[in-house]
Amino acid sequence: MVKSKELTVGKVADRSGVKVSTLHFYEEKGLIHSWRNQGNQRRYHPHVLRRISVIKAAQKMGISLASIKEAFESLPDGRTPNADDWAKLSRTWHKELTERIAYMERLRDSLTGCIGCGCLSMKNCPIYNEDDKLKSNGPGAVLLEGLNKC
Amino acid sequence: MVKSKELTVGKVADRSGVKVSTLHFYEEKGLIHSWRNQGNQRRYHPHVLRRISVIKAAQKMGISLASIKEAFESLPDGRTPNADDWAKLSRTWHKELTERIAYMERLRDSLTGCIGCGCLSMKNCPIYNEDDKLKSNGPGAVLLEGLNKC
DNA sequence: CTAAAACCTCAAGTTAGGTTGAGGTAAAGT
DNA sequence: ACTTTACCTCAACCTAACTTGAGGTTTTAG
Repeated sequence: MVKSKELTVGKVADRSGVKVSTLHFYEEKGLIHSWRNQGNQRRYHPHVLRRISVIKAAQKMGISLASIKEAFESLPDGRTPNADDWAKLSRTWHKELTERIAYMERLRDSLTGCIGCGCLSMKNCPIYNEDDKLKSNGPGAVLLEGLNKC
Repeated sequence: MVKSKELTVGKVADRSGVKVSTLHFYEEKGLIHSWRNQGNQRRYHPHVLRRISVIKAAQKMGISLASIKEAFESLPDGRTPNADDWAKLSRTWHKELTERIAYMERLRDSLTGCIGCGCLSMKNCPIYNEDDKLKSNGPGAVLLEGLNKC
C-alpha cells in the first residue's frame, strides 16, 4: 500500500532518472533520506526529487558528492529547505563555477604559448606554475629544466 | 653506467615532478616509452620530459589519460614530434577547452534561475536538458514532473 | 490465491588514476 | 669489497561514484 504523497524507491527512480541502486547509495552517503513502511521498504517524501535534481545539477558543475553533502548540511536543519535556502546554495556554486571557469580560461589561453610553442618553457607558464587552489592534487609545479632553453 | 643523453627513471621522476610509480604506470598505459639497459633498468630519452609535461597540462584541462593517449597516437609515427605537432594538439585541446568553458558558462548562468528559483522548473533548463556531448554519463535528461508547477 | 514485479541486504565488481609494499637485483659511493 | 641507494616485478590497496548479483521478502496484479 503506497499512500499518496509518499513515493516508493522505484517511483523516485523513474521520476528522477537515477537508478534504484543509486538512491540506495545516496541514502547510505547521507544525501537523501527515507523512512520504511511495515514491510521494510523505503518510502520517500516528494521533496526528495528536488534534492536529487540539485545533486545532479551540482555534479554537472563538477562538485563532488562530499561537497554536496556539506552544502546540504549547511541548510537549516529540521525544516524542509525553501526557495531562499536553495538560492543560497545556488549562489555559492555560482561563485565556485565562475572561479573554475576563470581557471579554465587561463589554462586555455596559455595553452598555445606553452605546449604549442614547441619548447615548453615553463618559467612563466600558468599551466605549470598555477597556484592550484581548485585542483591541487599533484606535487606542485616543477620546472623541467632540460627543456626551457627556447 | 648512465650515458649522457639518456635518463634513468629516478632522474625523469625528479625532473618531471611525477613519481617513479607514475612513470611505470604511464608506460604500462602506453603514454611514454623507455628501453632497458643491461641490468633491465629503464632508460629514457630526454624527450620523455616534454611528453610528461603535455600529459600534465592536458590533465589539468580535464582530459583523460585515454584521450591523451589517443592524441599522442594521432601524432606522426616514427619520428619524434616537433613543434608543429605539439601545436596541432594544442589547437585541438584549445578548442575542446573552449567548448567546455562554454558549457560551464551555460550551466552557471542557468544555475540561479534553475536551482535558485525555488521551483526547479525543468522544461527549459539547460542543466537538465543539456545535450550532453561533453559529459554524457547519466541516463539523459529527465523531467521531474512533480516539481515543475512553478 | 498465486505468480510476477518490486523491494530488501550485503558483498563484490567497475573505471580512473594512481600509490604502497614485499621480495629481489643492479649500480654507485667509499 | 661492501654497503647503500636505486631499480625491478607483481600484487594489492586507495578514493569516487556507482553497478551488479545472489539470495530472500513484500507488494501488487490477475
